[in-house]
Amino acid sequence: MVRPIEFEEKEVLTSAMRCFWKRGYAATSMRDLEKATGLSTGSIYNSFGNKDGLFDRSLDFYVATVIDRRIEKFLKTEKPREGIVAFFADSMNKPAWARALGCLMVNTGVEGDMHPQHIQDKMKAAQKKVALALRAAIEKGQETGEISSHELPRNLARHYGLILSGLLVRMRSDQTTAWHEETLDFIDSLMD
Amino acid sequence: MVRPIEFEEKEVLTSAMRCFWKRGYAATSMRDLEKATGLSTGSIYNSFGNKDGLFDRSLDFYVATVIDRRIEKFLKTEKPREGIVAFFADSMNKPAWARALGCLMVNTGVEGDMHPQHIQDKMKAAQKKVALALRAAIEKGQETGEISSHELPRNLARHYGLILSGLLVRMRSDQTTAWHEETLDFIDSLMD
DNA sequence: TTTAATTTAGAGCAAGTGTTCCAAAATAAA
DNA sequence: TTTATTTTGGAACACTTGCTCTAAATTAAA
Repeated sequence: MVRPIEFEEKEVLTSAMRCFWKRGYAATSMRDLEKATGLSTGSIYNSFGNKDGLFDRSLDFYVATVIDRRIEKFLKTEKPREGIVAFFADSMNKPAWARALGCLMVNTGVEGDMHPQHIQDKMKAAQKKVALALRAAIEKGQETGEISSHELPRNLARHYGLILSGLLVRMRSDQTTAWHEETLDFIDSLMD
Repeated sequence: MVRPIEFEEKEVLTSAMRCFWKRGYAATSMRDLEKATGLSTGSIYNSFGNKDGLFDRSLDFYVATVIDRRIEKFLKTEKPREGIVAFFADSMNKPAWARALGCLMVNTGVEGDMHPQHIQDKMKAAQKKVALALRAAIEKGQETGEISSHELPRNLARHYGLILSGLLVRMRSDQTTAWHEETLDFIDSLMD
């Protein structure tokens, strides 16, 4: 009864997400997004409302495909301590172009109060999700004794969250990798 | 023999710096800068060349008035360990509006490869300056025994740099302060 | 007072911004 | 085949962007 949508939503969101991820929200224009996704102005506004709407959907897509996947893979294993180190290693062990992207949520947070409340809420939710996953892994590791118990899981998770933010920010502007290994050792040592 | 410049350069740079600091480079327009500094288009272009030139000078001004001052005050004392903790505390212990600014150099780094090489070099130089000052303080503290010697100063300084970046990024989007004290304890504990 | 040198204010420009609008195209039901 | 409904492509819009240009203003030397 109607003309069907011609594009694959996942592909479009992947392209749009990469745009925002690389250049930031403010520096990404609708023309950039049209070129990257292959959609015309009309299609974008018809399907996503406006630039903000597409950004919003891109953030959701990022959480689902990058953050959730990483949590699932590394923080829900039977060996929490190794998992936590692997979780960090996975964020670093990438080709240079991917490292230079950093983290879309962190990058967006640094863009400041330019974003509407619902976007800021989304960033906090993602941050909390990571912190809770780290905390759960730490609790599990403390129960089995893999992880020392002289720090409260809540606090250690917070420290890890801080280090993770620092790490992702550094990788965005520092393309050297010499410090990666020592940093992973440091991360591991916090569980002694 | 000529008409003299009417504005106070320090005041202009202070206003411009605050603009870039708050909104980021991409989201700050020449109109914003004119309003904030009180200068007209002509004066800005006559004295600073263009938007990039004013940004460049604002970064220098930031390093001189914020970073250098903090290094001088907290990392060159007779008590390095207390100094290091106070160095971090000083970054956090501010009114909410000031915390929400984060760090101009870190914020700029997160804006990505949009900036020309000489700006990126400037950011790396500032980062290195902080790392070296931290390292010198750690070396001094290890000599007197205030700071444990089981980490190389070079490495511990790097970890602190990472934590500092994470801290400044978090403060930009997280206005809560409940975690500040625990974080300072954590920072102190790394010197045990 | 005239002259030379420089700064200032702001009008204006070409290009880029997010968005709207609409005719053409595509489909399934009638 | 016709009709109803939606998507698509892209022209066009009002506004903003970084920047240029010029005339007026301001100074000190001649």
